[in-house]
Amino acid sequence: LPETGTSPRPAARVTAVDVARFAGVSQTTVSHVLTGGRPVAESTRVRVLDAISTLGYRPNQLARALRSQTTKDIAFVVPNVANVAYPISIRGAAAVLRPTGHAITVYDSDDHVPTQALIHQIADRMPTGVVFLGLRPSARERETLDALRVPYVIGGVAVGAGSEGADRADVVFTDQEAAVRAVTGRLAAAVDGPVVFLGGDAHDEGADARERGYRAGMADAGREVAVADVALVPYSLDGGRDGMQRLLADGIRPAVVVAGSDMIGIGALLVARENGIDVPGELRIVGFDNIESTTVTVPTLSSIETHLADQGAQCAELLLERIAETYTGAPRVREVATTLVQRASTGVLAG
Amino acid sequence: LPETGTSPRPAARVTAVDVARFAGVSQTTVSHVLTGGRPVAESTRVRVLDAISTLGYRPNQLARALRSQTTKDIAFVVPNVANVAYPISIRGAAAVLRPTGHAITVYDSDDHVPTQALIHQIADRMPTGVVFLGLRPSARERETLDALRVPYVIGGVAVGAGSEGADRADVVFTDQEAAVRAVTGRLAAAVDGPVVFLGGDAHDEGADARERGYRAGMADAGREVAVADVALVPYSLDGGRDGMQRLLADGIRPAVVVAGSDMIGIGALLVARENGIDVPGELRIVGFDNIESTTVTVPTLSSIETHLADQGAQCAELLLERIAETYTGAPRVREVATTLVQRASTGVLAG
DNA sequence: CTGAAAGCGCTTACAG
DNA sequence: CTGAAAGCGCTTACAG
Repeated sequence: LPETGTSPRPAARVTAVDVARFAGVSQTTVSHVLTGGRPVAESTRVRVLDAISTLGYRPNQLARALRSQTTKDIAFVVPNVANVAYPISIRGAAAVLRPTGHAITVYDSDDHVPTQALIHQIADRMPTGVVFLGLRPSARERETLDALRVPYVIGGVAVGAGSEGADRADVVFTDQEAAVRAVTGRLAAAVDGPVVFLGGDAHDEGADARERGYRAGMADAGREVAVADVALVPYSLDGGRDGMQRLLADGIRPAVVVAGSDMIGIGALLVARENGIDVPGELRIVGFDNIESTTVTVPTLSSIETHLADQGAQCAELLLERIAETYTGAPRVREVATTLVQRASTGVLAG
Repeated sequence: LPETGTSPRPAARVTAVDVARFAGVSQTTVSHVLTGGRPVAESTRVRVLDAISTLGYRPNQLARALRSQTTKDIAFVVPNVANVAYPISIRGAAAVLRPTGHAITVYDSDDHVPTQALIHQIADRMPTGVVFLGLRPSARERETLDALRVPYVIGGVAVGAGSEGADRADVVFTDQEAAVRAVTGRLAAAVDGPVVFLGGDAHDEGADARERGYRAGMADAGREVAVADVALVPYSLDGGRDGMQRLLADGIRPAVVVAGSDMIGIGALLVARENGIDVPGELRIVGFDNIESTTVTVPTLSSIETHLADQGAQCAELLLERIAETYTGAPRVREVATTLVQRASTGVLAG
């Protein structure tokens, strides 16, 4: 078997100089036929193109980037790549970015707001633009990017407004408060028993927006919210199970559970069924995120879909306009509509 | 509101020249205190470090890469970033790569074997190494990488051997055939009725390995495999539903369903329950992948776990050794053990 | 329509 | 222990 690393000589990469010599033109001309920077006589253009293909020349992107001060790399910053939500958004963005020749770099902020170190690591590679998904860079990190003139977009967040005053970035968001508010209002109007909120205890932007939505929906339906009606649990199946179990132990028999996530909703659903509670007959449940698992429970779980791929695509579009400077105006706020996906767990909903 | 793009002057990036001037040393010395390339007097080292921090200097990675002919970028090529499996592996790799200062770039091959164009796009950015996950580059693409002296690793595949002759890359795999074989053997030994395989119709490496595993497991148990015992369906919930429905329509009442994926297994499970078949009493089901949905069905689905994060981490380790040339020997094949996660759908399994 | 030369921001022989 | 200079592989004024 041949061993790797056996031959120490560097790979003989073919460069623009080789092409120029082969075609009998200057390096300048080679560059121009490639970039279309200026007109080249058809005959020489053909000669250069031939040289390129016979030599198998591919321009070094690093050198190009260094000289022209622009890469074609878009950096994505996400809290956690392993969370299904982000890859879906990234893929949505990739579909928009691929045709324009941009490459995608992914940075995982490890469930934190991006640190200065991470932003530097990103900036040092001179990305053409940055997309933050599911998090907002803080003021200091934004200043770093602004100083370097690197445009960035914030997507996958729950509210349109910036977290802290004047935002210089475009924002793509779903109005999670309105989505939860609407479904809460409809469910609350349909039942007499307790309408409870089993939310996540993370207190991120989305969690807070969803709790506000629940409260607003209750108000819309003219219903009071007792202290015991809101329980915050971990964002997990067990969180939902524990939350539901505690309610039952406290003698509360909810008629509606508005869940802060699908996994919480499914946990509640499973405990309800284990306790002989009919869903949706006696208890209606709605989740949030519309993950795949909502389709495999019995009954299936109704949920709010936030169109992640779409959000990613919109981020890419806004960013490309900033990069091309076809838009140079004030920060834009783009809303992606949510969809209530009605399945069995909510029964038939009027309105 | 301040408009983006208002000031057209380029960002005044501070360079090594600025630092050198400020510290009263040569650019060479600045470089050496940064890279540790050669000893620097402590007093000047301190002066340079001071200059760096007061000026906020950060070396341009592009320039560094161009000159030293080495980036610190690791490229990941996956069939589909939106498939949960890959981000999990990537995150496992990221944990290994982060401490060494490597950045991760992700390329989506759009559910195909990577094309020459994609490999070129990757190679043009001079990655330090490439990790292929869930797919194997073909001979031509491997030659391209070999010629450029870019080490690569193949991970997340189902068998240890290369797809085509001499493989020059390290491979990280799970023995999916053995995993399915073992569980099939145990289940087949425990029942008298039909033991069927509901596999995916994709005919990728993993699908084929799992079908072989089923057949081998049946042989181990001394059981015949009839033509009707193997059905290939789409890798989806509906695929599993349809497959199970067809079996029942054909008058086959399986005692065991070995599923090619969890979603197929869950589809079969739901249809079984809709038809009043007791799982695991009358029918035992085992899936593959151990996705989250296996924990929310009633009964919960037993499944085979392939430890994706671990596979990613191993890929990163092997690759780092190739990059550092602490290993330069023959291609290595590293197996990551699978785990049978027993849940309710298989009942109590002897052996 | 085309070329010679400078320069992007680093690292790295070469020299002292 | 330190510096001047070349060069990585391109693009882009400048010139003709």
